[in-house]
Amino acid sequence: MTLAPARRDLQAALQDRGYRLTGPRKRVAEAVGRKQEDGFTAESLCAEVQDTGRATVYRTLKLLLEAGVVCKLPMPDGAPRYMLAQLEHHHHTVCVRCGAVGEFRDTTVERVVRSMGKEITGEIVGHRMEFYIICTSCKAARKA
Amino acid sequence: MTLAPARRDLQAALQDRGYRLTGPRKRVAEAVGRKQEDGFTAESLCAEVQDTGRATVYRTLKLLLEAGVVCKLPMPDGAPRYMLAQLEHHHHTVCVRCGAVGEFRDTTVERVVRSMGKEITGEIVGHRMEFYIICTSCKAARKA
DNA sequence: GAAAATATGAGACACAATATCAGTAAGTCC
DNA sequence: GGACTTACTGATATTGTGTCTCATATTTTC
Repeated sequence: MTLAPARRDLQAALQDRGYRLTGPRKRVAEAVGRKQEDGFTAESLCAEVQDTGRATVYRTLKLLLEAGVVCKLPMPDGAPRYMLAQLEHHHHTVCVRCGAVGEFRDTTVERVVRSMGKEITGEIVGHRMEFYIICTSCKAARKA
Repeated sequence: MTLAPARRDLQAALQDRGYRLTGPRKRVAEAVGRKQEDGFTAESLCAEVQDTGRATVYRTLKLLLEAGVVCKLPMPDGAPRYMLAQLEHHHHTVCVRCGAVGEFRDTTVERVVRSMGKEITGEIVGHRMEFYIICTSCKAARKA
């Protein structure tokens, strides 16, 4: 629940993969590390990280994505959202109103994946599962 | 396994929702109806449907999407693919190489959804599950 | 500290998709 | 059928996400 580990992990993830830990990359990693709760859009990250070009923000985001420490979620009819990956392998809940993202892990999902493996022709190289929700705060706001 | 029902359903789906069944819409619906096996991109559809503006193709595609007779699949790092919906509620397999799309339905998935409902805070309004695969023909091609 | 490798950023570009809006076609009423 | 209303179309512009280019700057290595 502390902020430090996630931030350190982000920077470590870049170094572990042989990338240089430069000033701009540190700034991007730190900004991402700060987003513990919610998902964020790439553009909002660009706006937040000062003194860093858009291209570099996108490039660094891509590196973090490849390193598996950040996830990208397609939204139904909207801009994709990014979020810090806290669990090794997991799935997401996304609020369709405010974009808040949650993470969950359920062994039942993995069981489905294994059982589907027998039915599906071809080699499974990945899977994704998302729950679209209306979060409790948006639900409360809707009533008012 | 016949083509006719799906085509008729597409046009009926538009009329049932109170939209006019115009020439351009018929052409789009027919082109979509022809894509029984594979998914397709919006742009490929634009190229295929003659004498019809891009905007209209996109608009009609959106109407079909809302009517639930066509599905939109986000691809990992690529243009989203569309496909004819043949099953009431279902999930997809997508070949990450050629983009071929398959449909499957598995009650285990729905069981996961129900069990997750208890753990997730907020109201579940939808969910999606995709398997990314390398289809048998792409796998065969890779060996050569 | 010089050379090589790598990273940066401004801006151009690519692509999917939507918005605008004048013009056109379809349904509706008499 | 003609006038009217509503819905639809399409050329074009615009938005939004993301990538490419390339000259410049920064690191690393020797």
